[in-house]
Amino acid sequence: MLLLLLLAIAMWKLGAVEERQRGGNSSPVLPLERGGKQRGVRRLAAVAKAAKEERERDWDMSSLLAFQDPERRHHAYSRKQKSLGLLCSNFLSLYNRDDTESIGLDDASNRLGVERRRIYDIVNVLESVGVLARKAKNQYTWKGFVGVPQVLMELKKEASKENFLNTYDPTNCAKVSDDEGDEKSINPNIESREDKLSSTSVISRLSASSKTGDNRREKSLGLLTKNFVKLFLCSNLDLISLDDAARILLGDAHNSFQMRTKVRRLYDIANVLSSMNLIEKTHHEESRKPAFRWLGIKGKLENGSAGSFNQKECRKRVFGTEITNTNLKRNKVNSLMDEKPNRKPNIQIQMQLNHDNMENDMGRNQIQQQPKQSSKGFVFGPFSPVVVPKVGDSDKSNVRRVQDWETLASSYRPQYHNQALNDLFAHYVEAWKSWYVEVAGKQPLQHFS
DNA sequence: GAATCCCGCCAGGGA
DNA sequence: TCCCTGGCGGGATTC
Repeated sequence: MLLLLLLAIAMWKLGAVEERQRGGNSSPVLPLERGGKQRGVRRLAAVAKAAKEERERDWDMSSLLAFQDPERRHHAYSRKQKSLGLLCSNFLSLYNRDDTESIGLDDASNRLGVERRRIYDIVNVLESVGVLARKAKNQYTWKGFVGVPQVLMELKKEASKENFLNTYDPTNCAKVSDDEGDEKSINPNIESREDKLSSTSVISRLSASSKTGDNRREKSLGLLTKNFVKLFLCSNLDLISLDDAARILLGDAHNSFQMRTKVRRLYDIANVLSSMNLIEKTHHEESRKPAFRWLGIKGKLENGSAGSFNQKECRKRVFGTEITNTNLKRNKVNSLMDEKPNRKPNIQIQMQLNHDNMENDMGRNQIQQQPKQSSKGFVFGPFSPVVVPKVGDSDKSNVRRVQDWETLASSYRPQYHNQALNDLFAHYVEAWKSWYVEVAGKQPLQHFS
């Protein structure tokens, strides 16, 4: 089974490698227009789309999974394949290395196969936590994760200076907002919820500067990210839901439209922060409502031990297997990867940001490095809540899955244009056949060529 | 049906 | 005028 999985992954990678070898020449450059203007961004998107379609014709895990599930055979698209978190993970994998100095947005969008707009979202969040710094138009300086603790410390100090941790006063609950003109009281309907937050006492002024600046800037994703992070840093709350965060940051729960927009942005931010492993998505124990928890390696080791890191690492997608975000469903990946527990953990970001002793933690913050890894490597993810496979998952389903794999292996053979890749694939096939005969004790599959 | 969040329109602003 | 930037919300997808 493991070998089969490796085989599938190898084939998946081969498809991506070959695609890159084919290069952009074969990809049509479509002159898309908007407002009468031809946009390079659209061209890039078109190129990425064309490349994606070509790859999907050849081979990818989506088609593999679709094959497993007849209902999905003609429904391979999954929005999760294109999530901002996944894209951010790829972005970090791409640039999180020693020799990265500056990052061009065009280069990033090109290499990641996404339109520039998406890159803006990511760099804005990364810049807010100190991973990047803007150098010039279209250019960012890579600072890496070593600067993150310092930035977080500054955010915490800044929040303290701004009286971010004021004791909650229902009669004077100025919002934490980064919007202007909305300084109304917190909705009484959510007061009980805010009471829960009273230990955080976040209902205060977040930033004087955020109220005086230009409106557009005040609503920027970068500032919202900082405020969102401050919520975690300055509260004792274990979990914060995006609704709560939006209410606090917006301060006007009556305006459902603003709430909706704010929550949308918070989803974007949370996805990026999740992929950096700064927060993780989970649920309130009582309400089962989705919420986010601030992470630190210490907490993770205490909770899930190193095993959880391995598990997480197993779910981490390897960058370079593709140029776009077309990928398999994350949940499916998880379940598949869970069966392959021995991958070595990547380097982990050691930032325990316990709210009470953050300064001490900052002093201790170090980057643990593992051999065979990039010196700046970190574990990114998770991209979704940890899915714990049910103990005693029926053997029946396992058998069926194996049968599906076998059916797939015997009936599907991707064709690679590159002869070397074809040969390499043949090598994997031979390995599989060998294992199949020797280990599984079965007759060779007839359809294998 | 609610939650999630991708996608791209379009306005602001700088070169 | 062009192009970079990014706020914003429709609506598709997932839960």
